[in-house]
Amino acid sequence: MNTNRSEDSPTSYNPDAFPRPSVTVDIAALTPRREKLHVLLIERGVWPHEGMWALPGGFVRIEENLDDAAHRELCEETGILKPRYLEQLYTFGTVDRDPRTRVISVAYFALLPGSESDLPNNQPHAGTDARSAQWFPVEALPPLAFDHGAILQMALERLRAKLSYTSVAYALLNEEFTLTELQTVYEIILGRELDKRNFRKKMLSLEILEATPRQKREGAHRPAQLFRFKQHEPIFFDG
Amino acid sequence: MNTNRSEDSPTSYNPDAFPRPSVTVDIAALTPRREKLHVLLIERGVWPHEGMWALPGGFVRIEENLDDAAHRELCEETGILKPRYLEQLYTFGTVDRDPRTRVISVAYFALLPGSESDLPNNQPHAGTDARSAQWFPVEALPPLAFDHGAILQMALERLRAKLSYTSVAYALLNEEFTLTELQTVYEIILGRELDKRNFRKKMLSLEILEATPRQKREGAHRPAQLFRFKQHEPIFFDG
DNA sequence: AAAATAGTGTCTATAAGACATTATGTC
DNA sequence: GACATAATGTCTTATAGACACTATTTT
Repeated sequence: MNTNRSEDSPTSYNPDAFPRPSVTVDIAALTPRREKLHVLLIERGVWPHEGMWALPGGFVRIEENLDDAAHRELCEETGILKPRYLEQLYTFGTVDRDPRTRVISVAYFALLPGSESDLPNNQPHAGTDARSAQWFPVEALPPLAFDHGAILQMALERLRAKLSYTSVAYALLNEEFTLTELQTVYEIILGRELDKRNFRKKMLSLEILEATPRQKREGAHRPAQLFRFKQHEPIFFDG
Repeated sequence: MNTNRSEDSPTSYNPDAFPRPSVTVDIAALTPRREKLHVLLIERGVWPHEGMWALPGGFVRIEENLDDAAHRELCEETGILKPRYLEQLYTFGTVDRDPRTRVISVAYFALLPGSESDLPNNQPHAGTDARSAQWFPVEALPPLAFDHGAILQMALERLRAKLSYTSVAYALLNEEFTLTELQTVYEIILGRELDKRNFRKKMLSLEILEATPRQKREGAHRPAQLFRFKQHEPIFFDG
């Protein structure tokens, strides 16, 4: 049946038959802060686009899974140890997207609660491309290096979409939160106001939340019941 | 401000500082044939997994965009000149997914009308990894090479999801079709029967179809009105 | 006229959206 | 008691789903 002598033998495969592109990961880390959605950018310290702002990212190591590379680069360049949520977004591979060489970038988006979004330190590890790291509101961005504007755009669309049919919102809040805080997260990301009664009715009917015995008391007014998500993975609504 | 001598100079970037992975594209081409959803597989003619069935695919060339590579590999290995729809799915990059070397695969899914799914010839180009190509019903698959089972699984989920909130179905039908044909496509992919009156009511209310002046007459019964999609890109419903 | 598929409407149940008042805490 | 936010329900409208008969063509 097989006439090919190479069956089960690696000898016929030459890994250098094709010149190889470089592969990077880039991460759009998003968080709600002060009533606005923010994205984490690094200031590039090296050519190309030195001095411009860019998404954190870098080369995938030869024996490193893609998700691991995304975690590592995010940590090295921004000090974020572990985002609450990380999902692969899309792979950007236009031939001329990087002046250095052919670079294919596997883009990710990461989510963090606003309360955890203070950068552990603003001193990226030596040896990375980053000079510093900083949160920017997504409506007031500096010009971005490479095609990072397009990557960020796609991350925002994906987040907005997923918010409406999954429970990813858990990754943008503390473990325990009030329904008002939850609503505010939705409003920040969807960019519009929501009706309080309808929002609560809907959220509670999904049965993804559970009330805790605790309350949040703050200011001269009635305290609010604290809730938590039953699960810390995104649940898909409906179908 | 800049202490780095490399500003605006490519000299400091060494493209060989990191060993590079290989990058491939793999394509899950799907079509409805004889009341079942089928996927196009190739029989591998070379190590590794020689003799096993796999998704068509291959190495991305160093000066080739990812989408172009997907089109090219699909054509070389299966003779399909142009799928009606092609979308990037996900990038699979587990370290050990290919025994040859580190291979990162950018997976795509492609859609074709059943009527265009006869393979132009079953003789893949020389120099590809394919010995032959063949359609398989997705419920009766042979064991698949590499992680292609997982890729196909994701393609099926994506197609099912997109069918319900976009008009991608256009890519699975001829230019002109009857509402019964449209319904059958939905039934094949969703894997369940749909109510005829509700289906037609819903489809017509979306205003993505237009009636043609033509009818399809076939067999001893009333002829059916032919319709077409107003646009040949997927329209998103609602939102 | 028999056979075969095309084409059509109503009623019910559920979900979404608009909308205002009372409750409970702090100071 | 003044203030500030929490908490709650009804009515209306739109959408989804169950369900059966008539229309038109060929042979």
